Amino acid sequence: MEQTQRRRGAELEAVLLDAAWDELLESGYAGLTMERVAARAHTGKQVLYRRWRNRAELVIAAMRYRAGSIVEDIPDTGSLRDDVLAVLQRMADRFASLGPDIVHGLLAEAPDLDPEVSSRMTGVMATIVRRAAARGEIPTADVPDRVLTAPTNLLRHEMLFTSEPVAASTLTSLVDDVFLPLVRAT
Amino acid sequence: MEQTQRRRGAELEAVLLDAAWDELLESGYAGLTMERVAARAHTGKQVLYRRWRNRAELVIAAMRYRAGSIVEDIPDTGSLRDDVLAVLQRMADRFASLGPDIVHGLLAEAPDLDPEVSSRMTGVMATIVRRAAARGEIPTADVPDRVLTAPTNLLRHEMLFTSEPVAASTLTSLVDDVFLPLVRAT
DNA sequence: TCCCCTTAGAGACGGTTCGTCTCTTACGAG
DNA sequence: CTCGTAAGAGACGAACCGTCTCTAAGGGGA
Repeated sequence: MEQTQRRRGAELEAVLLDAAWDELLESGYAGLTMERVAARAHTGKQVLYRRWRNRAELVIAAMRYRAGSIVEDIPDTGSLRDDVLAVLQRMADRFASLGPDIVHGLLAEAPDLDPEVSSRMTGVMATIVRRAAARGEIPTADVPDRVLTAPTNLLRHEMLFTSEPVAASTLTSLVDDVFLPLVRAT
Repeated sequence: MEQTQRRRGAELEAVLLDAAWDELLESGYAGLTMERVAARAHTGKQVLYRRWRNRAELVIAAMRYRAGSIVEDIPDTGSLRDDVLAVLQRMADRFASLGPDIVHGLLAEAPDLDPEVSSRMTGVMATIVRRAAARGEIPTADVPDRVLTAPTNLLRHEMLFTSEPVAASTLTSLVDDVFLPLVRAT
């Protein structure tokens, strides 16, 4: 019953991040404690603090580790509408698996979470729009950033402020009532 | 130097809420402690807990008390663009005076803050659009809710995710690149 | 092969805050 | 004048943070 092998380096780190992730799912951000993460990983708190300076950093690392490539592959269905819907759906799914508490908590303790997420999102949408323009689906790919990020930002806003999971009709409304009219109006 | 008069009822409550509000401005949400609020109000914690079950409830009460009528009077400048800008400016000002931490913290601990705010915002925007239509500035006031709330929601999103104060160009961009094109496209 | 140095694993510790409880005493209602 | 409600004050236990200390494992270098 003894822990004979002592974990090290990347192997240990993976265990720590897995433990943090599981705690996150089980207790949410507010309920996650360093003590419990350490216990779940069968180690001590110092091992955590040696790697991350505080709870927020640990949680961000865990999310990056597990969430991995949020938007590595950009949808390419051949339809602008379906591409955007796919992006939104992916965001909604990811959020549903985490719960709002995590994002709120992180936002509160980690002020500088945004820039990366935001700019990456802009890139994804820009690519989708560029392809649509190349297909001749829309007249031009020259769309303001504000418009490109509108649907994802609105969805994120919605997810933050409503406790319930996002309805499918919300996604289609974002695309049909907001995004597509805006792109066509350009 | 002695506190000879013992405060009661509404008088005491006002002192408590003022104290909470001051603490909020001084230390932010994360830094606000019940002990300090009580001390600032020259009373004990029990007086707070007798009225509000926890920190979140106290802070919400304090905000309602001080913030009061966020959107009681609806801008009516005679121009749709200026009306919407006025609403956004007002939101930005209010947020600037509070700081992001407060909203983050509240969101994290008080899940059900939204519905009231949201529906009231929709009403304000609907009125503004209705007036614009009556003036003949736009063809119809029949605009989807999703469009009505888009600018305020996008602004709120922006305020939540960026630490810095909102730039004036952000407000005009929201109106000129997003809202007005959407309304005209209807 | 052996030694040494990094660091895993474990837990104590001080500090802070929460929310509860207790106790005395002011003061308004009747 | 009396009596009950609630103010004012602070002790208290529980939880958690982040730091510190200590022992021993085990990989890398000689």
